[in-house]
Amino acid sequence: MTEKKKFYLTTAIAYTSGKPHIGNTYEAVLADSIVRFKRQQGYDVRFQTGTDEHGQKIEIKSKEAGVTPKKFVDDVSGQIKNIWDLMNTSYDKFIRTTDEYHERQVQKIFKKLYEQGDIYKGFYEGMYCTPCEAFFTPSQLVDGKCPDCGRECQPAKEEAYFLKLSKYADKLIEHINTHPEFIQPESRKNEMMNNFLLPGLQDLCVSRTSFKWGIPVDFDEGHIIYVWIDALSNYITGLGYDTDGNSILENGQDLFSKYWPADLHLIGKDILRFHTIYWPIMLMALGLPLPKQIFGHPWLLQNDGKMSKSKGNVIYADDLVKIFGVDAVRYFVLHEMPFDNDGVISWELITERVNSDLANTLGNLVNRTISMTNKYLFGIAEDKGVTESVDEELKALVTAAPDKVIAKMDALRVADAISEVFSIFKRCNKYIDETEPWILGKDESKKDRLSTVLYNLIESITTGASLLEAFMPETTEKILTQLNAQKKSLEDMRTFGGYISGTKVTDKPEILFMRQDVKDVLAKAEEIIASQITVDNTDDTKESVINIESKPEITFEDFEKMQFQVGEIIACEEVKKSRKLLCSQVKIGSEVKQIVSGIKQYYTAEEMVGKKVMVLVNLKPAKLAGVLSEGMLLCAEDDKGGLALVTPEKDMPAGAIIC
RNA sequence: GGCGGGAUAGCUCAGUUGGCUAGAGCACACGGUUCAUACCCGUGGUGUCAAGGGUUCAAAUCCCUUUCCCGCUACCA
Repeated sequence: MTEKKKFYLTTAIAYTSGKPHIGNTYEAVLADSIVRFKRQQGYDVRFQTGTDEHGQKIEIKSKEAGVTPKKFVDDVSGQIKNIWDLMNTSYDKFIRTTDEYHERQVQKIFKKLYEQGDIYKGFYEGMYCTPCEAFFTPSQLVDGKCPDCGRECQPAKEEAYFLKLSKYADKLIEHINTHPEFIQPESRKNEMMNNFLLPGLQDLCVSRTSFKWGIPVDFDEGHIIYVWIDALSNYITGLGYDTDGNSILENGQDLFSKYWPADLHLIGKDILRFHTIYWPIMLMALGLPLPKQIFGHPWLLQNDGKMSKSKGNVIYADDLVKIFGVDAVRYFVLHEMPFDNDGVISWELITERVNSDLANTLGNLVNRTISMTNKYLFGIAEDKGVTESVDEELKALVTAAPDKVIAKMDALRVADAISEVFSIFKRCNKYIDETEPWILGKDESKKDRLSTVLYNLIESITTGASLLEAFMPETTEKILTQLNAQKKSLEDMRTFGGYISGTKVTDKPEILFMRQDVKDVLAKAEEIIASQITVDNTDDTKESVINIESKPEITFEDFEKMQFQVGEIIACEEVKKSRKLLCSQVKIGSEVKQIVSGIKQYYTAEEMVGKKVMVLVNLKPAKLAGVLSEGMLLCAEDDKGGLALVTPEKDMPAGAIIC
């Protein structure tokens, strides 16, 4: 036997800003089902997951909570790990970006890239356009101005480090074109190509000085390594990668040499850009091979709108598990999630699925099979070889199932793979109807036929249960225990008849999945929602403060340069073909200015009219979506991007100075 | 605005390079059955395959136009 083929799979590392909801948990379960299946196929699997723990958001959150950032992430990371464990995810490695070896290695990676010139120290001065949040090389500037908006670029406030994405862009384009399987689903490939790669990559700013909670650049005090450089590196630091070329061994094993490159990075579709552009370029710069495949999976959404804490309708895995059990929750998220469209979850849907598929089709099948075996055969079904033509159809379907499942899993069609497994159970139910064992049981002369029928059923269920292992490992065990059967290898499933003839099944069949009443479930959900809201109200008072990054101090002269006045909106219309813009005619004194603002999502054109607002009047005019804008309406913005116009507290005439 | 994807049964979706009466699951209704968790099996759709036009012996499938949805991206003075 040759050496086992390796399979290295990673999930994205979960951000430790709070408890993960069912949508986040889905990814870990999906990953788990894939690696469990790979193990079944005989691969030497490495499954890594973990938590991403740095960044300004966490610095702020921990401050609000009144604890150190480290204490904060220790708690949340622990919580995430608990949920992953609860869901029975069989990871080999749970990495934390605050792990010492990781931090040290990220510093070394940063330093190596700096020393070889792929990361360079740059300046914002004359090159960084703050409103565009874009960095430009001198050659990209048009008359020294931002090529996008044509305005002056920001003078230098601070130094920063940049990663030369442009240097590797052509190589990456080439790689993507020659490896169609690299980005999955393939539709995502176009988005990356058309939006980023083909227009030309801008170098990426990879350091920050505005906060402290991160990995410091060890050769330049005050600079913190960009969280994505930090986070993405986990895929190699978790294997003991060392820039020196000598991997750090784990139990004497060089995991990095063995497992890298990753076979699959499983991530949410929202972070595809980081994984298909920045990460491959980092690897190229490090001289390492690229991962074989990156799959940006869709999301699990709630059908009554987005999950939000304040609504109290967030669904958490542990709440679902309390009602339905671990395997039912695993089944639901895996089954309900299509390959490239978002899936939907609700208490009603999961109840329906559990009842229909798990309680009825599967649970009842196992139960009725064992009951009949006990009732008619004292628990022992022997293969007496009394076959009929209907048997062939059953056998053909069952023995063909493993290859069908393998094909679906190879294509990452996990939901379809599960359906293939369930086709076995459905066929079994039909087989019972066709063979009518309760009639055979009444006729002593049909006893051998009856025994054969039940043997065929038990054998089929054994195959089905064994195939279910990747998706619902506990259920597999439960079924096999009740049948007193051995788990089958994929190879053994291809031949019918592995169940040892004459084995005695349990005489006390246990219900695998209880049928749930939708009303009961909803009542329980109500309780959970109520408790969430209580918790959140306390959270809300804590979260009613927003901390933002401080800007450098300005002088009174700087302030005096800006002219603010009260303006009255006398007309307003939507800017056609723009998603966010409204165009207002604003009366300021006797003058009327046209001002374009990105507030369409929050105000209709009609309700804008008549409002008195605060206006920055002497801002240099600019064109937005081709429309001239001669000033700026001041708005307050919350942490979710919600906007509110700032208006005078008492009525003031249009044109009144604001000072 | 740019690029891409989608619109198929009440709901969620399949429909391979255009080819036989357009399918599955769920829900619903009826029938059968009783071993079983009121379960299982069977039967039931006149669906303008978004609309209009074109190519073809043949179009849900290819082309054009229109409408509406979604994703990424830009705009947010």
